[in-house]
Amino acid sequence: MSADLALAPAAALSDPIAPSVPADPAAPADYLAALNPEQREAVEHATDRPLLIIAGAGSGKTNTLAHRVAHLLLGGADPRRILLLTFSRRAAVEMGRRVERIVDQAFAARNGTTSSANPGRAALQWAGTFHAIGARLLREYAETLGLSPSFTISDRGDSADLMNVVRHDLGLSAQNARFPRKETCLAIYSRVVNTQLPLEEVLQRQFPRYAMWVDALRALFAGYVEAKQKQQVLDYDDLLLYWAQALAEPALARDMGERFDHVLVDEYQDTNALQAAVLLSLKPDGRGLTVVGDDAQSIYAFRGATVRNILDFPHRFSPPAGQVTLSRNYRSTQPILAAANAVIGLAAERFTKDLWSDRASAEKPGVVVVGDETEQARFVVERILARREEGLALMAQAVLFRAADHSAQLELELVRRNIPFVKFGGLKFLESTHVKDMLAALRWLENPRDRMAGFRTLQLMPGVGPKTAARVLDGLELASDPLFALESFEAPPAAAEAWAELVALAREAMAPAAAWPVDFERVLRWYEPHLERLHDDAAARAADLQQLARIAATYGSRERFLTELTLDPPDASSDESGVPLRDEDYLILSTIHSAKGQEWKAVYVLNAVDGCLPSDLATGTTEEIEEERRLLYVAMTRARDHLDIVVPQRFYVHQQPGMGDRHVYASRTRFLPNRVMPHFHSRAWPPPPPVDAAPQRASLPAVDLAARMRNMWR
DNA sequence: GAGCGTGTTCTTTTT
DNA sequence: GAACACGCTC
Repeated sequence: MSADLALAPAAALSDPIAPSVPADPAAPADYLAALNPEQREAVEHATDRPLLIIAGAGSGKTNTLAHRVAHLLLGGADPRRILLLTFSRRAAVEMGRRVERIVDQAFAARNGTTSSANPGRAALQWAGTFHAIGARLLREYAETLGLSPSFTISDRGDSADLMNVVRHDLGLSAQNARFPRKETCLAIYSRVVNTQLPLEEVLQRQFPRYAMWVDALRALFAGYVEAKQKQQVLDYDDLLLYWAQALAEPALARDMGERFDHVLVDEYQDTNALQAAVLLSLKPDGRGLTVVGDDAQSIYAFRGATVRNILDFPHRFSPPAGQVTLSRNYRSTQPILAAANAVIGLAAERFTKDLWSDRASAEKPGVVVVGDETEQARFVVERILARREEGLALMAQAVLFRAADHSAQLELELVRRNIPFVKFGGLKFLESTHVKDMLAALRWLENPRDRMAGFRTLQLMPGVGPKTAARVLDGLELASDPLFALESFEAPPAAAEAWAELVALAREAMAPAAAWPVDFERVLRWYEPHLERLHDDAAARAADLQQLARIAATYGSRERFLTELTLDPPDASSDESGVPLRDEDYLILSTIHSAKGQEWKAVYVLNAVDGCLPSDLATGTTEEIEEERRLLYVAMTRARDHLDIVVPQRFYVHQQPGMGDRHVYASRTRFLPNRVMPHFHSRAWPPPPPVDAAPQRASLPAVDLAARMRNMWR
């Protein structure tokens, strides 16, 4: 559940091309000796021209990028003037760590010592996701941009709630035809912003069902934008949108661009139009710009990402960007790679060439047909345990699936057998009611204009519903002193006691001198009675909040805590089995999306059937289907030594009484047609029972039971 | 106006 | 199985 836990699997694996400490201190470039020629070319490529690195799965991409950064630093570049944009915070941390290690080792080798002569010199100041860097720059430039420096960032849930309020205000809920729900409204809005396409086009292509609502949606989005501005709240998309818009101003673009000598972007295939615009405004001529990616692993089109960014990159500049392709795979065995190449080879469109590996193995990846999801769970667990017997720790194995709930059966089986696991993807810790309540209270105290935060917090009190909460917030908006307005509001009788406590809390926590994380404890003390009153399982929820308190204590201030938590929520879901201790061995369950960039010795892919992969919900357009194909490819290329793809034949239909056995038959995913099957070892599990020894039975006397039954009644 | 019970619709992946 | 609208009672 904690952020550092998330690093464990990647860090636990050995790095196949980790640089060795050079023996000869006279050779300054020896830290590059462990790289292959292509990697070395990518690292040493001139910085006065933009560079595109096409890096296949497992080709040492992270290592190459880290070496390029280290190479720049060792050449005298200023670490404060390097901007490193990654897909996730986890990747940024990992990259920073590797860069430091390479630089330290190179220095140690130069000085002929084994210890680092250069502590902290390589620490990158600007490494993070587009969203996090955007938030930081926007806060820094807030005054110039007409923003409040104390703006809060609303996560998806809060943004959807705000969308809902506007929707009600505009009377869009009471319609005879179905209006999209709040999450869908937000999804449509987000897509328009991130793809920079007209609303009509987005509706037609992605949400044809709601195409009739163009005008209403346009009005809704206008209202949503206004509401956010009034409350000094930015959503995820705003972090990119405001950043891009600020950069559209030439003077600002120059100012921000000049702060960085080098800009490097990881996972470029999963960036969207807005992110490309940001990049090109920062570095219009491409000097000092490096992007890395693999079009075969593009799996975030649903979020507005476009493969065009990476494909069009070279010709956005003149002369065009340099290009280096890494096609040697250091991760998987040859048979796994051959199978993965065969799967992606069927893609309608493809730009990178096949990967190759010299890791020979006699073991083909498996396609295992099982009866149903229960059998799938049993098969996977038995296989995992067998491999652990062979010496493969649980941590070196992972189970991957398309959608978070595909692992439900498996989780039951794991709990039953007492096998510890951590799940990535799906419902998050932060999405539970009680955690959201706490965060809303904290956000409201940080930014009293954050209406959604106030709306939620106020309604925690007995006798306060939407109407009362709205009246309070209206009063607060007009008041010059929010604290006084809160104090003088005539609370409903049922809320009298709670009200006094809220005022006391606000008085302490809104004071500028409020200390962190004392603040957190204070808010928690206020919230706990409400928690008890509102939930039957208050004890379990209180334990979660203690966990949140521990996370809070690791941040320097309330603002940092709230910002970073929204931008980088803990990866693992909270689940009843509890998070294993860090030194304990545990299994990884993960959505394929969350498995990006990681690797394990053994990988199991669940539900490789049409309807799950590709998902039923993603078979509308060819592009969507192609993205599902790449998902399977990404899942397969996570495996180093062992890969099992499981195909359950039967799926029980939900919504049937008791132990009903209504089910549907599924067929093997269309991405594994017969022509790729020679790359797999195909089998059924459990193995069919041996044919019974019939002859023995044949020697027994025949008995006509049916005749006896009939005779009973004669 | 708060709070609860009921019927209907949609159900993915995430910074 | 959850979100949502709506209708009912205190």
